[in-house]
Amino acid sequence: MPPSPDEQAFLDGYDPAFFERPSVAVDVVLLAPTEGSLHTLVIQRQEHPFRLKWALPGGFIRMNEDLEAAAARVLREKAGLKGIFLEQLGTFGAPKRDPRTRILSVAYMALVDQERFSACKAGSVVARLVVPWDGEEGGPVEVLDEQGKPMPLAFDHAEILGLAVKRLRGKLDYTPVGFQLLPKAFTLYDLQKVHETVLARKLNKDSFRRRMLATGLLEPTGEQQDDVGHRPAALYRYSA
Amino acid sequence: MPPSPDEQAFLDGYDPAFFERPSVAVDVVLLAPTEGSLHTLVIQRQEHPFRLKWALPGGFIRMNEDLEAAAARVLREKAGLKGIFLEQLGTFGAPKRDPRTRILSVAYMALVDQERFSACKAGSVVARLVVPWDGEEGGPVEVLDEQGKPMPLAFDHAEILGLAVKRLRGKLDYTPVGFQLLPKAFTLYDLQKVHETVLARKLNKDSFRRRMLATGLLEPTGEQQDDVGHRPAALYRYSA
DNA sequence: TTAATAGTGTCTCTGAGACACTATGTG
DNA sequence: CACATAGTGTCTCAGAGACACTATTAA
Repeated sequence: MPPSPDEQAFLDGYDPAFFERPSVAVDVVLLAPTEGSLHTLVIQRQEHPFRLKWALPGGFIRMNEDLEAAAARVLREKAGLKGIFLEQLGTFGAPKRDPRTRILSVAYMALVDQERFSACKAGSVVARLVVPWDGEEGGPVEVLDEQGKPMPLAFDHAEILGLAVKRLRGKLDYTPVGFQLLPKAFTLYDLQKVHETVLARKLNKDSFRRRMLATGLLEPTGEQQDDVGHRPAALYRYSA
Repeated sequence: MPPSPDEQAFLDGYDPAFFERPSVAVDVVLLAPTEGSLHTLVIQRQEHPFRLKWALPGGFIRMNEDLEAAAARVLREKAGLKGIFLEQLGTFGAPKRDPRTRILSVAYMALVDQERFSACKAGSVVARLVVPWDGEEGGPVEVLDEQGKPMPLAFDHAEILGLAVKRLRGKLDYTPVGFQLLPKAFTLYDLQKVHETVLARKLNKDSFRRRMLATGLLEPTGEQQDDVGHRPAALYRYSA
């Protein structure tokens, strides 16, 4: 059958010179469990638009660079972090999301444990923030500084942050994603605290232990906690 | 604190003329439950690359067009469908996914009931295919024509189709997404058949009924089936 | 010994599967 | 009436919460 005019237009449309093209950036939501709540990194903008507002670390993609590679590069350049778990959240492309020109943003979620997160802020211009959240779904995120004062966000970055927390919560029970928020060796209670931090609610200790051990994803390292002032807990590692 | 060289580069980098830009397209996976399996639409390419291979309906985004609006336009132009449920699946951007030039594809999933799906093929160049799938996760999808012969797909469209089915399965139990695959009024058994089609496995009738009625999302229309040769089932509608 | 948390055994409650039974249409 | 599917009532089983109890370390 001959192609319809619509299809012909599509098939002829491969010459990119015929089309105006948008700019494409990646923005990274780095999440870490700290002091009982999720923290992230944002950068204060020094130029218009959204001057002095806070923005997610991001950057334009390069023409021969994979999207996830661009996110990893941003994380390396802005936070000094390498080898971090990354997952694509989605692409934000409202025509006026950036008032200057059409810029699409492919958003990524990056997960890191508290220790590496704390280390990466040293000598860097990044800021460290609290992301509170109530309810299983929640609305737009509020980002607070160390004094608990709300920090206004640039662009649609509040929406991106909200999506990141929602995605993380949704995957926590059904995938091993929670282990990305812990160091290599951890106790069952460490794991529970991470889950409680992400979900922002207390969990039942007994059934949490049973559920985690039943997954078969935990392997005892044979080691124990040390210097804890009480019975030391067994250490586990995430095994495939 | 003064911006670091990295941050300054980022902040200065907003002039898009400094950057080569990729082309951005949307591709739409239209899914409908038909004859006990999921079906989708693909279009046979008439030009290189991937000449005579099958491709998802797609098209380049326009500069003042929202991403989801572009997906809706593609669905209207290629399948004659309006007002269809759309959800973004993710963005595919491997540098060599299109051998001609850098083209990112923002993939969307579209859900439609069997009746509207069957109606939309008339007078159109689109093809109607079976998408089998075994196992809860599964690998790359195989697409079969009406004779059960595999249809080779262009670009990374097999991967996109796989993601669509996986996403639909994952959301079926936790969101009202299944109702998008049914007409306005349906029986509980219709709903069960849709779930069984999506998941590709049989479900327990009793607990499925209890579970669905317990959600509170079903409202009896007061009507019944007609001319069915047995006790007619009550009709329900999806209520918010 | 005491304090503090780790870890176990067991009861109960809830939701899913299984299955028997009743209800209501067509022919 | 027979037959087919709609829909209900109830038993059982598996997993989560609750809670009591034992274990092991530091001070």
